[in-house]
Amino acid sequence: MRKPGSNGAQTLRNLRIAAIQLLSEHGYQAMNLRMLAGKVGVQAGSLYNYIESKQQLLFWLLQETTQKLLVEFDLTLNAIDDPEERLRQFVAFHLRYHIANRKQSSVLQTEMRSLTAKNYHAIAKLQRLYTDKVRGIIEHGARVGRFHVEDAEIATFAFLQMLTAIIRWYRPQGRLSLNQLVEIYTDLTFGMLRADDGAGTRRVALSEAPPRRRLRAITPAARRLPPADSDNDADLIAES
Amino acid sequence: MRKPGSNGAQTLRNLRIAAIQLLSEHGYQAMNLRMLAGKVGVQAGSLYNYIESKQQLLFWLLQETTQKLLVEFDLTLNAIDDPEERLRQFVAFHLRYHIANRKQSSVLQTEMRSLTAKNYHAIAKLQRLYTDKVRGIIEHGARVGRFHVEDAEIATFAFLQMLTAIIRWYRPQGRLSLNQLVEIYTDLTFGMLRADDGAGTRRVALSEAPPRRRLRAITPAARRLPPADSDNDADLIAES
Amino acid sequence: MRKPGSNGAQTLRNLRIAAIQLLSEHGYQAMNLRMLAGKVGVQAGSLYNYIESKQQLLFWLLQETTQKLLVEFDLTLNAIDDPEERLRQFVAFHLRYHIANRKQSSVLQTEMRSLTAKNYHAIAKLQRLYTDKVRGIIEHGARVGRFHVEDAEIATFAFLQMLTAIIRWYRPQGRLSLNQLVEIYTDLTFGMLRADDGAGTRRVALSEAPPRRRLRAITPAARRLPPADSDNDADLIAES
Amino acid sequence: MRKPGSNGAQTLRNLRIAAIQLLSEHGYQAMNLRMLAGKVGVQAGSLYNYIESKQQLLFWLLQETTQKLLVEFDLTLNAIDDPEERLRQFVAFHLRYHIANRKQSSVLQTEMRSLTAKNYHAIAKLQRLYTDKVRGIIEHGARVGRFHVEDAEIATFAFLQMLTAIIRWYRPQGRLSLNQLVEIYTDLTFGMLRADDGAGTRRVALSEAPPRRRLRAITPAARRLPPADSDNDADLIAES
DNA sequence: CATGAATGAGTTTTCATTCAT
DNA sequence: CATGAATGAAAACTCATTCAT
Repeated sequence: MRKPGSNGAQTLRNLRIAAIQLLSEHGYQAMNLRMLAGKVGVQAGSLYNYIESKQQLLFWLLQETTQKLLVEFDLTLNAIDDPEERLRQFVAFHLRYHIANRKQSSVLQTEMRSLTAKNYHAIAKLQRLYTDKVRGIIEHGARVGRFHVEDAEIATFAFLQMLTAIIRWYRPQGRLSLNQLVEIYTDLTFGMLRADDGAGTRRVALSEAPPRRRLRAITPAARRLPPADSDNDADLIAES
Repeated sequence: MRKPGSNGAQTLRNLRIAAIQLLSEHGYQAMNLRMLAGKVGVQAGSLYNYIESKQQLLFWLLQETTQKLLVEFDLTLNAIDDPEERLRQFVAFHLRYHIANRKQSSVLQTEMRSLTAKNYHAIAKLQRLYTDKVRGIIEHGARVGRFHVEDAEIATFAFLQMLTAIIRWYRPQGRLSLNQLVEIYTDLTFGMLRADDGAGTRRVALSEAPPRRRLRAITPAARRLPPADSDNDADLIAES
Repeated sequence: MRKPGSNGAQTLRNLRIAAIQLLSEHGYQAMNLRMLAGKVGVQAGSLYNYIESKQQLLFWLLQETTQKLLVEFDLTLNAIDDPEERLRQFVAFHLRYHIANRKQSSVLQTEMRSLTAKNYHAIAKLQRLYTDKVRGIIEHGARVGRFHVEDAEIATFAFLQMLTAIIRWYRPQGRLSLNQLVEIYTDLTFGMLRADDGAGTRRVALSEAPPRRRLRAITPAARRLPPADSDNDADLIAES
Repeated sequence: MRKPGSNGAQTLRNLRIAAIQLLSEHGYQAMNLRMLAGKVGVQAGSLYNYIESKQQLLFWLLQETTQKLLVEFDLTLNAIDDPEERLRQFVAFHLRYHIANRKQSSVLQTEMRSLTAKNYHAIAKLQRLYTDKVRGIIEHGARVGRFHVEDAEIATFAFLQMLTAIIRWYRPQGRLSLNQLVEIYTDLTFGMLRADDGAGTRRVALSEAPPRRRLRAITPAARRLPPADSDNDADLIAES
């Protein structure tokens, strides 16, 4: 039976949004298709007009999320050469992207374990591409003497995990604006990688209070980010 | 009927070890009690001689894990006053503890979402105690001018998440020794918090290659840690 | 919306052919209407322009198949009076018909169980007509002393089931031609019914090797059969 | 929960009997596990204490049935050398076995199509062994000049299918006793294979009414058959 | 204590069928 | 006529939990 006003494309969009919402909230195993169907506004069986299986739904979402991240990275950073500037822009990009797509990113972090082996490896491979790009930033800066790390690979892991963990606690309505957050993390990561933060020579002696650098104005990268994505997200399910 | 040689206390220990192993490998939802029973060497029904429910088992394990972490923190750090030394010892402690108790820590990080609301809040409250202790280290250092952070709360989150994420990738058999790992992370975090790392004044001018500090010898904290805990862990199930 | 070039009558023919194909391959329960629709080249919902229900489709096909068999029997055998000749022609007819309509016959044999009780009885009644005709051949031959069986009814069952089972193994591309097959079965059934096979007195003493009868030339019945029916059958679905 | 008086071994037996009953009546696809569970007297989920899956249940039953048939064949026929006697005993054995195990045999004939490819081939291989034994009987008799067939392979198929089809219509409560049935089929098959039926020279001239042979007394093979198997079978489910 | 047999509610998935467009 | 979106009932199977033995 066709419900009056039903529309496949819209239902598919609603399905995607509802799935991300539920996966981020409950996890793959705890989300059942009845919940999902309820949120989408159809019967559970109707979901199979759009997905092949629950597993394939998860795979699809994770793949899409990872691919989009890769594309956005390139759009944002490919044109920048200067190591510090690349680092600065990357920190801003990564934070803003993850906050704008908080639920998707959260699902990506926590639900990979629920993929079948084959699907897992496919996503892991995509994610490696991203990690490699980030390591490239750090290694390049280290090679030309602008960052100073003992082990670039480990620094990459530590750095990336620190940034990505942002979605565990940051809430846009909290006391910190997104710009402030970016500034603080830029400071932390520049220190971590012993990078010049653009405020010139710093801390002649550690025993005296160092002049805190002036925080730079909001980065241009911020403006290039696409509009906050579809997952932060009350009432996103369209009426049909 | 009772199996000859069965022993309640030993079975309980085996149950705990097997549960942590399975929870870290599969997650709460994907672990079923038949798997657990199989690993323990009893029938599923017999587990109920030791636990009230699957949920209560998870709660018990997470509570125990968190409490032990708190106790170890105090044993390791209460006697130290100097801010840099407290930071240094904390980094070493936290890394070593999480690596030694990798599976337990992993369960703690990933399975809290499977707790009922009431249980969740109980564990979250315990975890807050730990975070507060760590924030105390950073705030104290900042207050007395030894660390320089823009926002101590955020620095605490970033710092702690970076350290804790270690269990996502570090493997003791890998190319890095635990001591090396601790040194690298000490360097990263001291930079992040603009702390003196004990190598004197650093980087007078960022344009010249900075003298990398000499890595300090293995910290005493390492020796105080209890023997590697029960979760990394072949053949841990005792015969009964 | 109507596909250009679509044609109800042709679609109905395609539907019938596809249904027989799928029913013979998978059985009624395992064939689903999406498979059928796919083979016909329409959406599942469109099938309901041609059928009332899946059950009624099965009934329709079985009824048609049985009725056609009855008609062909009459066309082939009504004009023949001599008992041996009737038997001979019947064997040829039944084998050729079942081989030419292998899939339909197979569906008839195996899918009656999937009919509702009412539909089942309707088909069974038709089939009884056929069995009665065959029993007529045997009983008549026995009455006039040309066949010798202990129990005509049982002989009919045994005889008919033996012939019908041909579709379980005979493949036209195999080592036996259809003519050879008919000859062999004629021999077997004539022996079974102790009928004279047209080679005169046979086997005076069983201890000597009997002169095998000369196989008769291809029977006229073969030529009267309609062209091989629609079910053995690649590319039968017409373009529309 | 354990129901008072429940007993695994008895439940397994009941399950087997109920499954054969339902499979023969409805077929694999149309039998659902609720029906089966209902007949066994447990909840559907409880069946999985005894089976791995519905498919594996079918496989198990078919395998068991085929193996038992092979064993009984050997027990009944291995000691007999004379071709006519082997044939006679085989006819009696095959009919009696199939009637005694009517439902099992029926399931074997009709439900092989519901096996997965792998399972199908395993059973088909076992069944080939049986067919080969039967062909051996016919080929041997033909080689030594006691049977006269044009093509032993085809004769085997026709012969075996005719006998096996008995379960489609014979009912022990009907007008024919089992002994009578065996006699009739012995006569039919001896004729079919042009075998001496033990009544000496037969039918000197086909034009005169042949002296019908005297039916032999019930064969000893009948007595060797195990007691009628568990499938013909009202009220076979034991109370527990 | 431990087993093994069972429950019963839940899960994903399938599918004939309907009907607005 | 045909499509595509949906229903809703049923299927196989899972699993935490219970309890007589």
